[in-house]
Amino acid sequence: MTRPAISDSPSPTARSRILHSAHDLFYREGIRATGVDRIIAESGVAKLTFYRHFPSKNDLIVAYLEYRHARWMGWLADALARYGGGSGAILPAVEEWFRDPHYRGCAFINTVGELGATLPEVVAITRRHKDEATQVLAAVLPASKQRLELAQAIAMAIDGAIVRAQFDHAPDAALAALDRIIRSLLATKT
Amino acid sequence: MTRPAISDSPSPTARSRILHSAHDLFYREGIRATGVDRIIAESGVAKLTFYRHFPSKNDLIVAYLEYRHARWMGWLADALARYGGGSGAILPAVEEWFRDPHYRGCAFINTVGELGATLPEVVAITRRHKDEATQVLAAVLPASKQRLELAQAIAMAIDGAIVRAQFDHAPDAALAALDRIIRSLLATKT
DNA sequence: CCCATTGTAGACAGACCTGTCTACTTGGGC
DNA sequence: GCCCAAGTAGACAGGTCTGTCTACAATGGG
Repeated sequence: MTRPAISDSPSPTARSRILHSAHDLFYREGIRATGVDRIIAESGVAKLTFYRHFPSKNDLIVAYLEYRHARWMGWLADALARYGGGSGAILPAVEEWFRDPHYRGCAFINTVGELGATLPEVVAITRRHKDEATQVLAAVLPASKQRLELAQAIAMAIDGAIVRAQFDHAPDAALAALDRIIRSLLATKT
Repeated sequence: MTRPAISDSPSPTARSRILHSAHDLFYREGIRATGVDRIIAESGVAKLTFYRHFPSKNDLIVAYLEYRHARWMGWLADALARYGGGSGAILPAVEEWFRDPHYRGCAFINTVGELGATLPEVVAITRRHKDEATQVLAAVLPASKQRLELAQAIAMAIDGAIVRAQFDHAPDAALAALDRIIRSLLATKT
């Protein structure tokens, strides 16, 4: 994120309150469905304050994605470590995410789908996000010449699972298919 | 779709012109970004005519997805046949789609991501769409007890490739990863 | 001590959104 | 010949959106 993590608890700064509400609403309801007035009300901030920090809604959208990126990457690293840190940690980590009651897919995929090329930064940030996630995944795979390609395939399969888990009743089918793909990839000698 | 396919060429009925414009705009720009006024102007129809056919925008969204489903499934069956009809037809068919200059991802994934649970029919239609696509894919796989599970995994990997191809500059990386996954799955004895 | 920074409350402009309504035209079946 | 279904053009209502602006309060560093 943009701020030093200190001084976050007692009275969070206006900017962080705005960002927090924006994250909540943008992720839950979508970008265009969420008006800035709503974010302003939810974060208990004045309109002028809002526009001082984020001169336009687009600036807030970009900040939202950067905030999300930092939070999510932190979660991923933590979850992979908690589940043992090897390639076997991937599936339980993903499952933990999918079973979160607030789960509504990948913020980046959703935003690209909604805004498309309207806001080019969105595409750039998304690409960067997926690249970094792929590298974190690569780090838990057994070392080999093909490690990066393998991680790319696994990351892409996870993207598939992400969207499936978003419209299926339960994430089980997506998780089973993902498990099959990962096992198969790791077992295949190329 | 809803109408007999006859009487489509000379002067397309108002309904089909609306649906055509809606498909164009919804897919290209997104649902909420597209006002009905714009669809009405583009399809050269009167406002009252529009609202006679689609009493609310939500009705049009549902009709759009059904229209898209019929068109896309037709294309898929055709493309798989054109590329030989076996499991080797999957990758070139997907590539053909990704390289379409108007490609902007999966209409269903994008719509679910944008509208979420706001319009429950969207989720139901999407699930149906993916199920039917999976079955068409299963039909080109070698017969085996595991055929359906295999098709589910491949369909999910394709979903991953769909979103990757949506924000990458070129679809090549997504296609390479998809190729790797499909080969690996088909080679693995379970 | 003073003034820049950051904050609050809320009215307002102007655009755009969905959906309704009036008034008129046209063409095919009974 | 007549009438109804389906079409056209476009004004209008009521709501929501982004972004601007006025007026005022607290606070801390030079």
